[in-house]
Amino acid sequence: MQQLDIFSYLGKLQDYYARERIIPSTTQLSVLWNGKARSWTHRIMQRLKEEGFLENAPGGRLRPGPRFFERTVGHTIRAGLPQQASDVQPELLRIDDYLIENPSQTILFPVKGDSMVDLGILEGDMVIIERSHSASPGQIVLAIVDDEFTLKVLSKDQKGYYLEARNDRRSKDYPPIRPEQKLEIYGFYVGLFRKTRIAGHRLGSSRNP
Amino acid sequence: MQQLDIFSYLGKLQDYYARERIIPSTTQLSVLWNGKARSWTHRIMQRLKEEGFLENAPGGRLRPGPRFFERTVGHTIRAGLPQQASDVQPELLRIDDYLIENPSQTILFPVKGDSMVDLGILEGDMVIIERSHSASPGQIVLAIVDDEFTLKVLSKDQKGYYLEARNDRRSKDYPPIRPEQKLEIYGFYVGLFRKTRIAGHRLGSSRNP
DNA sequence: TTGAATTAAGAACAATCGTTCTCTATAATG
DNA sequence: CATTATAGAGAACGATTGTTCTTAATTCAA
Repeated sequence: MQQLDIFSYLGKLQDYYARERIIPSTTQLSVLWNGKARSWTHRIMQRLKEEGFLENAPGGRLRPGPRFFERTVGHTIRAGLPQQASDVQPELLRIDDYLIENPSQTILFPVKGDSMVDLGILEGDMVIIERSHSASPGQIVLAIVDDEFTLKVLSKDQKGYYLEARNDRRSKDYPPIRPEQKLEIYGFYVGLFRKTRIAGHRLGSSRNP
Repeated sequence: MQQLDIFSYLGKLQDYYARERIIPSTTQLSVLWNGKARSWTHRIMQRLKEEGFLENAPGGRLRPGPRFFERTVGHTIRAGLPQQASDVQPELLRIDDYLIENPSQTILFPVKGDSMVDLGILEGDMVIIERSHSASPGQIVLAIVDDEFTLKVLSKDQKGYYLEARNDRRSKDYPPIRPEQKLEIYGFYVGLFRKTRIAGHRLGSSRNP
């Protein structure tokens, strides 16, 4: 009942995309697919679209669809695998894409101190902050207190807004911060990333072009 | 000496790309840039290309260049004011390049469970694993135990290698794991990232046209 | 005030785009 | 055998593309 072997075409397209990071036009795809006619190429792309490997992008062009990054299950993976290697391939999916939704409003901040360890935010982590002058209680915000940026949970009670740390073991060291006048919010927390490298990795003269 | 404020244009383009995952045509960009003429749009794109924010893709089209994904890093302490101070050049960072050094050997794994909370590794985080069949004591490794992947600290004593959890409060729930035969290591931990978005973002039936 | 950059607008070009239509081979099926 | 999908070729359409050229408004310093 298999009507058209889409996958042999798909494979080449995926390879091309991994190289060029762009979905080619029908004309280019025709060449890539061993010189098939443009109309035939178009029909196959249509099929790939129906199957969810491609999807429409603005301007009548196509972009990778939800299934485009699916992993071909098979080699290397053991039977009874728990959750297969997260079918996210770092080569194809950018972590950046995943984490950042509004690039122009996003800034990274290195974390200092341990006031938020209970939320898994450690010193040295990079937190991703989206600029905003307001936030709602419960959100983690980057606020400006005494000319310093500080990452805290925004809270509110009958006396107004205040900032809370999240470190049970040293709660006395981090009392709630109540603004003298008004609370200056710089942005809100949307995520973080952390790098834990063994020192000495890639030593020597790294004079790469 | 600043000849053209490229960055106000770049910001909108970056936001567009984050949404649509495609670099628009000059015509569409003209609209995005508040209806500028196509020729002017073209000239700005040329500038962005010269600066490394865009680069040529096959078919006369453009794709993001190396600098397209640079993110500004803020400073924990604000001397005067944060960024923008034309003189001071903001520090820039590409998240993917920062986190991943060997793309072909790198795999992402979603974290399950809370056995490593003391190291700030929470359920739902994505850990970055570099493939390797060996590791040294003290390293965090992704090991295969009972046909399941598990993230633990690799330790060693006179009786040999074993795996340790890092969760003080529930240490009795996570006793050290000693392999019956030999310890199968899948790779070692080099970092993680975490996304904390407000629910409701792009959820539900994604029946877009 | 003059003059040059800067920031556009507008027209025009060939090339390419996506798309559709009609027409063949080839292969399998009954 | 005849039939019916499959796999493709080829031409043709108008729309959009990237690109270049010329001209005009604005800004800003000398």
